[in-house]
Amino acid sequence: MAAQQPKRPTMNDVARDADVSLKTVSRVVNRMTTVDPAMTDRVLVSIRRLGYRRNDVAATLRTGTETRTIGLITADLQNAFYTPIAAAIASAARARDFHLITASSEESPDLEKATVLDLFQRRVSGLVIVPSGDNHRYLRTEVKMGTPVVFVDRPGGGLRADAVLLDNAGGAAAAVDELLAAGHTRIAVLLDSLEIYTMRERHAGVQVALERAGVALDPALVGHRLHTPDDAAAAVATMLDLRRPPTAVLCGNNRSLIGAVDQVWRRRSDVAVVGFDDFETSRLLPMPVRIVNYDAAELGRIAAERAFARLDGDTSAARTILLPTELVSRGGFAR
Amino acid sequence: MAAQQPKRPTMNDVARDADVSLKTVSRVVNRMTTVDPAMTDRVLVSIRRLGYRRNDVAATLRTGTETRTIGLITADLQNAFYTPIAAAIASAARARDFHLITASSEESPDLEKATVLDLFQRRVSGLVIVPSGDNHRYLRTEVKMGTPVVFVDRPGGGLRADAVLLDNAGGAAAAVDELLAAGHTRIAVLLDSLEIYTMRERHAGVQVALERAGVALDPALVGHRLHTPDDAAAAVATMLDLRRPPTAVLCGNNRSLIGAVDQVWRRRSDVAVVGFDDFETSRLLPMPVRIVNYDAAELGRIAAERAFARLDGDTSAARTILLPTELVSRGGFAR
DNA sequence: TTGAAAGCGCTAACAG
DNA sequence: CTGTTAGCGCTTTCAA
Repeated sequence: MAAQQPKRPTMNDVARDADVSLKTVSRVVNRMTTVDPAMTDRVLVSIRRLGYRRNDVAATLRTGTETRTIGLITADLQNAFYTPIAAAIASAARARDFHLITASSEESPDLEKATVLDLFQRRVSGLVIVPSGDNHRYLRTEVKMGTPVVFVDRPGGGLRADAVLLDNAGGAAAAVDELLAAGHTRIAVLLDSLEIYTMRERHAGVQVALERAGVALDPALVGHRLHTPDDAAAAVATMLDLRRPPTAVLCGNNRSLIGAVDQVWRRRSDVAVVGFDDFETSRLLPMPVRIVNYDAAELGRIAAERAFARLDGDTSAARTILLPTELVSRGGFAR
Repeated sequence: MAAQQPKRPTMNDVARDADVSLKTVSRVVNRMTTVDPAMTDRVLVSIRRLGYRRNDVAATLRTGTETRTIGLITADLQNAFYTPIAAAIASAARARDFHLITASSEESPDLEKATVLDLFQRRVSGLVIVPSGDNHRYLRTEVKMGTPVVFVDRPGGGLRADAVLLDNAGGAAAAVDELLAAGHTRIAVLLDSLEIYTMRERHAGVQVALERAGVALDPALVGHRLHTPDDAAAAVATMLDLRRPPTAVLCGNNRSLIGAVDQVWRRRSDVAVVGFDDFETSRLLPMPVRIVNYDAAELGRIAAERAFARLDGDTSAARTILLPTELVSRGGFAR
């Protein structure tokens, strides 16, 4: 039997086999045109025979810079919300012959920092981050070395870097405006933890719209820390049993939307339901709902575009890009 | 102003700054214990002052092997089906201080091959592939060099490599058995293209179960190339209008399930609906359905486990692992 | 315990 | 058009 682990052939092996110099092989491998066709053929034959494949690690080391790799750190790889973002970045990377390394911070600032530093050690060409922490000063050195960093979905802290965010406050305000226009004044709000940036923004948007209309937000109609659909359903149940129940419910994310729809539909209540974050099967919802929608893939696309622009030498001031939201109708499937 | 792109400090820079030898810095960076504490301190101070971070590209080159990177090629990064698989592999990678490069073949064998070769040039330590093509002979050389390849969800072709698959045929047969036991004999089947491995397997499972029971499959009740929910809905509509309509529908994937439920519920028909591939919001389906379910994350977990086992020196024969499926009840939300 | 020298596989610079 | 030499930043001998 042959050796357990046949060594990978190197450029030197090919050169010896084809009886040409190392540099000639390098020229052929890199498709430089200035090589005699006969020699080129000899080299190609040797390459094929030995099963040679260039070692990009060595090439990268010599040329110094580019690993042609973008690192993406999301808060939770499991979460389907990040799928279109990652897909869009991967697609943009492909188009420039880059690859994508994906990692997750699991919402832990410490893990995020460790992962970021690890990716820098691997000399990623650029980094796109859905930040978990709010202190990114530790990135300053790296950014100064010329590696672009782009924040997506949430802003970073203590670092001038591009950020691509959703207009969460604007979307929430628009939803409330629509409810107010339809005559609702008792509007319930279902929120997850206010430590999450998007929740704070959406909450703020609600408050702004209500204040503008001179309508007070009843604290009894605000649910906090609703993490699962069941949490939301329970909160809605309680609210519907109040002496003065809400006539509309605004859901801060799609999990609370599912819980709210469950309760409202079960009771055949005519409470209006508005939610954030559309999902693939929202058409299956049994009752009509309005959803604050946006183009998640666009978040990734623009983040990648920013990263590549920086790689291409754009040294303009860091900018924050706010993506618009729009109210759409979903559900009513069971009617 | 300073230079545009401050050069990254190297180990040599640190050595000079701390007035020690290169090797001493290397020892400190790699946490070798055999270094004088005083020197260690001097080195650490210099490292911090210069903002030094080891270049893993160079380290990898010298040690020859391991980039501590797993490549994952799926058929379609957009598809939520692959999200739990990717997350599970990323998680397993993390646990061993590996990273994950994700790429998509977009169901194109050519793109798959190009991507695979590219990843090998980058010297990934292992590769997990959801294959699009059926000829993976081109991988033989690489596998011989010791880079493990694991197929997931679909088998590869022409290459002895580990594969982690679902028991598609068994799941389909179990679903049909249940319908037969409930007295159904006119069972419709909704399929996407039979070029897709999972469709062929599921189709075969249906045939086996029906033959076993001596029940004929009416060609009029088999829908092919149903790609979208609307395709499936249209096919179901046609079948329900037949002189002898089906009493049950078996859906080959979740898109056809959605289309079938749409039609059946809309008509308030009492046709039984069974589907493949559970999804997050299946609890919202207005009518009760049975779904052939499985643990998608487990696919990724086992694939990663196989890859790492091979990296750890497991040279046993390639094996194909079949993951079980189970019938679960979903929906009925609107009742 | 520390250091000098060699070299991983490749590309850049410069001759021939 | 082709080859020689040097060296990317690190780890690995092997001496001191």
